[in-house]
Amino acid sequence: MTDTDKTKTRSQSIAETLRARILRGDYDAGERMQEVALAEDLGVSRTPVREALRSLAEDGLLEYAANRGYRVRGFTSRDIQIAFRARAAMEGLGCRLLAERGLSAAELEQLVAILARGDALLASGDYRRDDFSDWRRMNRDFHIALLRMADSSLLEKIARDAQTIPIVNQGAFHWYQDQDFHHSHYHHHMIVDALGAGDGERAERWMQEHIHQAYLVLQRHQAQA
Amino acid sequence: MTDTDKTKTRSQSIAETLRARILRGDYDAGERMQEVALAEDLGVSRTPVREALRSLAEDGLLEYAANRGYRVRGFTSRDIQIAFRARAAMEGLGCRLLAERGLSAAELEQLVAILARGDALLASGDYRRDDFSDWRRMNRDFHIALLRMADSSLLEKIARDAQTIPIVNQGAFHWYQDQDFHHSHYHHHMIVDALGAGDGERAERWMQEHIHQAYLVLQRHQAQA
DNA sequence: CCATGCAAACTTGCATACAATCACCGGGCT
DNA sequence: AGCCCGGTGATTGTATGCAAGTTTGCATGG
Repeated sequence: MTDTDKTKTRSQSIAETLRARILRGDYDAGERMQEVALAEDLGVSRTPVREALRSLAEDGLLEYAANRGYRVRGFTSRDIQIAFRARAAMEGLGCRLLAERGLSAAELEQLVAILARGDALLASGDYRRDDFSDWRRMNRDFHIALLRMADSSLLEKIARDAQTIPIVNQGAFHWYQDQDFHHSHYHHHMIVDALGAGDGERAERWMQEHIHQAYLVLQRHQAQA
Repeated sequence: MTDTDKTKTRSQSIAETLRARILRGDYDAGERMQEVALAEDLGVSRTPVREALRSLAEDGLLEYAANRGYRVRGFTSRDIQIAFRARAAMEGLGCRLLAERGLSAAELEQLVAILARGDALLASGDYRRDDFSDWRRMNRDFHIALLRMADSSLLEKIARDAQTIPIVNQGAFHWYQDQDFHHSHYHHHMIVDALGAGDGERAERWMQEHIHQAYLVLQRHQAQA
């Protein structure tokens, strides 16, 4: 291991490494994750690998059977549908709670700044650059900022759980058409608008719709394929 | 360890034991959970204890800091409120999905049987017996049956997460008044009715209301105290 | 040819030893 | 006195060996 550690333990580093690999699709669904092989691959002993595997299983990325070890989970289209709906419900709830308690000027400003980043990307057309990496970052920052502001570890955890499925997580921007990007960012604007007005119901509705549309894009693509 | 095992590993047994203890309130919030002490207490080595602690932390019951170990988490009233709302959203979503796909006759029958158990407990007044244990069991069976039928590991996991907070989990039946029990079971009936009719929106609404009312009871109690 | 039983190889589960890190405390310096 | 510093005990992190369970493959008998 080339030591990417900071103050983390090896268990944690390994868990991150493996999580990234799985979400990136490096392993096939159902493939066994064996302790010794991974330990050798990563250059550590079995102990931290074991602990990492346990974490990932707890996250729902791996399946576990006593004395039989871990396998990478596969996901059905129904799993994906439910994950999107769960995520919509949770992030929607987060927006509602946030609007109910009201945002500080600084918080609103932070969100507006992210909106501006999105506006700029759309205006310049740069959102397509580099595998959508700028757009992806902007989008992630937006959703994470909201979750952070909601300030509930439970909500954050649940929203994260709902993203343990690769596609639900990354946002399949490859399938997006130009207008999808514009619509998506329009939703962001509406959400911030509702939050600024303290309208919880509207903020929730827009967030739910926002995430639902991401699901629709995915569906559209799969219908074509 | 007095061997409550079946085919489970010690790690799993220990995790269950500790989870039960924490939910029962055997440990104070913020109390340290030290590996050696627990290992001696349970009569095993540190290894399975470590693994159990990691699981519980992943569940949100414990807080973890690298090289500093685990502490039992404390919950604010806001945490509790959010947990109830999250649970309402998730179990509500489960009901909606269930209604959308439709229930088999056998499934409906299973639910009706649970309803009958509740009816009998209410009619006889036995629901108060033995610290509400029969009622508690009936209630748990109802909610678990629905979640199981929704057949989504994600949903089940999330609903479970939303119950890692003691009060949200057990149902604080101590504070229930007679009419609260009747109302609660009335909700169960309405939910099954909507499910039978395939009305997802109504099933979702009743489930959300059902869980919200449990929260209201809790609030009422805390206002008095 | 297929089914069954058994044994060897392999994998995971747990215990123990050792290393790394942290928290606490007392002494010396400013 | 207050603060920095290093030592020391306690606690967690990791490595490794062995036990227990599972899988695989082959031999045997139907």
